[in-house]
Amino acid sequence: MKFTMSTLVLMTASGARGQQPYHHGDLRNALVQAAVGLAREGGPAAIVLREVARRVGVSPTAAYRHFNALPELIEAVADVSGAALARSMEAELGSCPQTDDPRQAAWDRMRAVGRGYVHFALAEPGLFTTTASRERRSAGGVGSARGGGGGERGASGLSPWDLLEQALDDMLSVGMLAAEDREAAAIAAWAAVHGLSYLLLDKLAALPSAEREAVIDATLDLVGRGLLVRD
Amino acid sequence: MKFTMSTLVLMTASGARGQQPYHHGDLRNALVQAAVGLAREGGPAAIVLREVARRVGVSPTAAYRHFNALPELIEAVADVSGAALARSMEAELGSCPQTDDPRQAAWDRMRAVGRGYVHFALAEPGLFTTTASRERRSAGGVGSARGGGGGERGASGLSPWDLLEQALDDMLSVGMLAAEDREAAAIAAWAAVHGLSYLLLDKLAALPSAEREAVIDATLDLVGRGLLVRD
DNA sequence: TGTACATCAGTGAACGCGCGTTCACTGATGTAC
DNA sequence: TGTACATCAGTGAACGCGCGTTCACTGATGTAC
Repeated sequence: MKFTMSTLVLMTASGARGQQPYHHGDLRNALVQAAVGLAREGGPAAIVLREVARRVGVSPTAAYRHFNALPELIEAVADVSGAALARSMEAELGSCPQTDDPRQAAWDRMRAVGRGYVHFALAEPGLFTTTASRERRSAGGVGSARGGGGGERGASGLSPWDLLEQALDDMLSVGMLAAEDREAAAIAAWAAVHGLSYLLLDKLAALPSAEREAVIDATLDLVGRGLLVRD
Repeated sequence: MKFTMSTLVLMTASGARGQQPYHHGDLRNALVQAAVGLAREGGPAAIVLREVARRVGVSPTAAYRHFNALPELIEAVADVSGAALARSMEAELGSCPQTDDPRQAAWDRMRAVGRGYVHFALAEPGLFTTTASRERRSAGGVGSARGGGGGERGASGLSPWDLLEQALDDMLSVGMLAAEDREAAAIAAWAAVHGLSYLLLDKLAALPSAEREAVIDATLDLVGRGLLVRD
């Protein structure tokens, strides 16, 4: 848990008496963090308003000062989760091997984006499910859904979907991906990593982690190969 | 709703008085059918024991004669849903164009299996989610999960996963798929169709159905291409 | 610098809900003699 | 063929639960004068 300036001020003011200050100072944030904790443990369905309030040490009613209703809080958690997913993808991109071959680089980055996605799903299944189930709830159409609400951006300012699109654009620009395949490639690639995450989390949950990595690599290979321009 | 012999007998016996017979005659089946109805409307979470009993016109307690608890009923619905998924895949296989070229046939069948999967997800999202979320619940490892519980088999006696495996074996035997890619191919193909279903149901839900078919075809093309042996 | 007062951010009790499950029971069925 | 009786398949009331949300409220804050 992070303390903001105002929280600290309040704590020194009355914390010495061993009491919680009447005004929390950063309650909205604290509620979201607690809700994130619940989501980590059990996915979006585990986000229970009363329990969130309990964890923060505040009455359930207090939450209504900051959110109109529970779905709004869940949405906030989905934003945080989406941002964490983007950061996982960025981290994997950051550890790509250096190379002078632009085609190799594009290929590596495409696979890194996919690995970052799957690794996040495996490391944080609860948050992954929360952000993944987000579009089902929101009313927005294709465009809005693709771009992300705005809260789910990584350090680069890009959403998970944006990062994938960027990787494919790289492949396009070095001539590894045919222009007419560009749109379908995005859908196929996204479907593959999402489905693979699901599979590893559920049907293949028993797989030892070494084998799991092999499966991820093999799948990214096969699917990636399908995207390449035909000779 | 289907009436069994015994139900009919009971109905003629006391139905004339406008009353329900005390013994239902086929309650287990009726409960499952009602639960399937709920699942169609809202996925596995919509299967509510009391509502199921209400729909069948029986006290909630009666269900406990046939199921130990709610999860057992949900499992039965997942079986029915899995079988329906298998039948959707079989239907698509059945409408494959005739051809003398065994390679073309194997290719067509692979795509048919995938189309059957995705079409079922789009036609029956509630049942699809129910069978898809089944492995998350069941304790069984890889093998058991892959093969299916036994209730989720289509007219051919094969489970959805079996049908996919069979299609890949066909490709293998006509030399379109490399032996060393066989295992990864199953995972990649499954991941792709599952992820594509998810995408079309959620993020791309607004897509007009003509475009949707194009997306399905393009994705199956790209992924299928990735499976082919390299020249 | 001090004070009145609007505003903000919390509290605590309560509402109504519907759930899964258990209990002690009763009505219907079928079988042994 | 008739009847006693074990067994099966239901009923109805109740339990305990925890939820999201609303209501009337109070304590703390900051700002105008």
